[in-house]
Amino acid sequence: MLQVNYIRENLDLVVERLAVKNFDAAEIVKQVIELDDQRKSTQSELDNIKAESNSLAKQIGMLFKEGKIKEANETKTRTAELKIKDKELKEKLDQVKADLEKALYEIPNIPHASVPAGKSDADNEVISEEGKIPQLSKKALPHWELADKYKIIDFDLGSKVTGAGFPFYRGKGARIQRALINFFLDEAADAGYLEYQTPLMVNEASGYGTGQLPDKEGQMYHVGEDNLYLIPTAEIPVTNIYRDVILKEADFPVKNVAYSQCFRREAGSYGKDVRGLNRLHQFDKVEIVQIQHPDKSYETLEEMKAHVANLLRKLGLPFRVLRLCGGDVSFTSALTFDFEVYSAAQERWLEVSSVSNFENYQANRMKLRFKGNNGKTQLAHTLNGSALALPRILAALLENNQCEEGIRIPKVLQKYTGFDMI
RNA sequence: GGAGAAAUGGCAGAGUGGUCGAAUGCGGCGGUCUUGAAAACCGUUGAGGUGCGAGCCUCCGGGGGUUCGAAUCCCUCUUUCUCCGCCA
Repeated sequence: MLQVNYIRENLDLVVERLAVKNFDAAEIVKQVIELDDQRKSTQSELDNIKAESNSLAKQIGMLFKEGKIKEANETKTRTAELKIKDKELKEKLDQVKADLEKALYEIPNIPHASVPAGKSDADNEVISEEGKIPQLSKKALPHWELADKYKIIDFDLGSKVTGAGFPFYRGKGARIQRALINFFLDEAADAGYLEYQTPLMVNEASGYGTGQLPDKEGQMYHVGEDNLYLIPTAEIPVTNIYRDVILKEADFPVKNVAYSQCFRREAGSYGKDVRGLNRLHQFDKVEIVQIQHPDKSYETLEEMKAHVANLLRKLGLPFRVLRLCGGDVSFTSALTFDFEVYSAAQERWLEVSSVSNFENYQANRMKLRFKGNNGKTQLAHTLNGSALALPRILAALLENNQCEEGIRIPKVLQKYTGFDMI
């Protein structure tokens, strides 16, 4: 969430910038400042009451020691009054704080200056495109038919055992999944990322820490009995490692990577978007996360972008990079680049990675700070990106690499698959 | 799942009702000494709110309670450890 003092000092700028995200902040920003003023005044009133109580308590202690029982008891009547006020003020303060927090949770992150205005994904800005789009024969099949033809992914079986969006991978299909995961993890390790295996369920505090809660509550699977959420991305456990942590400046950059299965309810999706591997409820993803000094986070964003581009290059997939417009950039992100690969049989671009800088928005929620060389404690910046999400990569590989003899496996994957053709 | 014990500053560890935000040791930082380093010695060293500042206030796992006063007593939750049971 945004820092109240930042909002206070940059009122007009905040409203103006949030308009790029099509968010009218004028009212809520006023509300935040009013609530914060109330918080301050209530707090200081309470502090005064407490100061008086504390000093009276000390006096009473002294009086008892000196055997002045009568005076001590007289003083006690005054503290009784203070206790009542103390309780009232405490309740008021708790309420004001809760209201303030709730209001802050409703304000999205401020978009970076380079984020273009726009309403939807149609307004995203294509900033680069590379790789050759393959010319397939007329007999070319979409990946769900290839999956069936070679018996490598069974969607019907998934529907039977669990439900739509939970496919079974089989034989070479399962093997290529494992190959992709290992390839992505090895590439990340070579780039200096520390590998984690994390819990696939997280508690409420972690959900709030990275901002999925309360914003995307309905998109996560929730295990009611234990109040845990299935992770929609490894970003949550990996970033929350640093919740309530104060790093040293020398710790930067923190570079972590995790493979995990991801679970998304995808409520409201339909049609051709969800066909085959295009959108699943459970999928595999390798996620890179960095925590960086505020002065260097945009350099880091470029570095992460380059890492993702390199993966796609090595896999031989044609891809393009988009700078998300204000209407499409996520609630918590300041700047996001999406990577899309071209899936030749479907003749469409598929999003396979999203690389974002959250600046201190997540850090403020989870109190992720660092002690600077100047001795001051301040908020760090968090970044993350998919490197990469598997299903659409697999879809594009299957479609783009199909030929008479079968499906060609990219050279870089062969040492992991142990075969060069499906 | 059952029984018991515990949770204190970066770490270890004292404190069981009153000048305790907290002894002591280690670690960190600064200094003295040294050609340099080590050792030794001296000093310093948690987070947050508020205020121009002096200061005031909060935090001893979380929440609630008792009391004039709680790290210390009570309740509750969470976590850890030991024993029993079950188990990949």
